[in-house]
Amino acid sequence: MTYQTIRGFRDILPPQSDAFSFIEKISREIFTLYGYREIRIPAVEYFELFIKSTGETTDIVQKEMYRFKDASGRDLALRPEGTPGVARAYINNNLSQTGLNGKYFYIADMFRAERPQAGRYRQFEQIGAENIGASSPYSDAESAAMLAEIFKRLGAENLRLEINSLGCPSCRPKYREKLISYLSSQKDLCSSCLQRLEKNPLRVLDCKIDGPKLTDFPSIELCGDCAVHHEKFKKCLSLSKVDFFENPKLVRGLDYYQRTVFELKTSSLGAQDAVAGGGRYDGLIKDMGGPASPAVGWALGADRAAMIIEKRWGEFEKKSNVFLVSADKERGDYCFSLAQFLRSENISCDFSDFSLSFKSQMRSADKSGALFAAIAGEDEEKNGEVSLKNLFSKEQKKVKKEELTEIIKRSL
RNA sequence: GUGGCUGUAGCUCAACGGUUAGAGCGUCCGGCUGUGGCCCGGAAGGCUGCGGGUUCAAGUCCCGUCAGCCACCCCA
Repeated sequence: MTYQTIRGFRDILPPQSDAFSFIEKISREIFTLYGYREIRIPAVEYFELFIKSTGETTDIVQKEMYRFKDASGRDLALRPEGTPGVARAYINNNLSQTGLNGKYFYIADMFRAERPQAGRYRQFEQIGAENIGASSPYSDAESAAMLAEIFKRLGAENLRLEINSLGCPSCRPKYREKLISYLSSQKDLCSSCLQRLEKNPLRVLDCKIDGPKLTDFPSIELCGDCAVHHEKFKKCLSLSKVDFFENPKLVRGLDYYQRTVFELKTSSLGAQDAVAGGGRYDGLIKDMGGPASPAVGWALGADRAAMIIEKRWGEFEKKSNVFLVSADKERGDYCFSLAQFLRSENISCDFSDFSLSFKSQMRSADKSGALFAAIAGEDEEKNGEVSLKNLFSKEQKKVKKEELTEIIKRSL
């Protein structure tokens, strides 16, 4: 009897897992550079938390949640995104009172019960950053530039940062009305857009069927504050030397965004073209019962980021530096203790099976990609030595155990 | 959630409804008793995703189911 993995869930094996590690490592470095600290939040929260934050009418909440009742009947859910949990933690732990900035990053798996395809899984890793308490457009630019910097260091190409402003509670409602009347005058809207018309008319602009046809749609008239904010945001992106494209049709699928929104898109992932997305959510913390706190943040999909740099996966594999080979079956103990000695000296090493033939062990040494083969037979053991062979230059010489560490480290 | 395509060895794929399901690559062992890659020889590895049905006979046809992929949808 064997088992398949559950639909949408999968094993991540080398070298893909090495790519994930690399992405996480680069991200952590950049977060540190930008003054963000790590927050770890639960995978399970009350279902209601996500209604309040992500939004009752969003697809995420309406049809993609892993929702369940626990043994005591509590209505719970696996997190579908990170922002609600971070916002909840910010409020619960009174983080606004620490005197420190509210910059937090997380690296965590999210769960959404969507129909899977490549680049879209039911369990997927998001790397996210939230800056809570920050109201200035500098923070928007800092956040977006930090995102761009991560992908730049990953060596990702063919990416496009799209930005837009959705306005605020004082200018968005007017636009909404205007847009509804414009859309109502349009014929041939698809059935899902007819439904969106009421709930979220902005989303119609983003529709793949109707969107392209809507060329003369009214653009948003930002209020004075929003306009100033948006211009400053763009200026600071330019100061950061980050390329961007204004997309007046860019809308985000979560309810909490205001003003700045942005998305990082790729041309190499088919329909799953969004590798990261985020924006400003000034009202969320207060709506959730916390202190009025402006905020800006984003999340990137580690899986999609990994796919974009798939050509480089081989580079991330970690190989041992030394491969131990016993010249005969009696040398197992000696070789094994040498391996443990090298490891205690912080030199990575590996071996196959000291009872196998010499040839077989050498083949394994070759395949391991190690720089050195450390070969020991009767002579070497007698003299406390090992024959160190550089597998690339083929140079070989006997060295004393005491000199081994230095000689190897010099070559790395 | 809707529609479509696809599941055969570790991987990429063959096999008209008809013997014992094959190949290349990879893996392992050996040729070389202490020197890897190349070469040569050999071996292991399959309940053809799973379950039913049709048939004298099913990897092949039908149904169901599970899984993957593509588009929709959605988003990271």
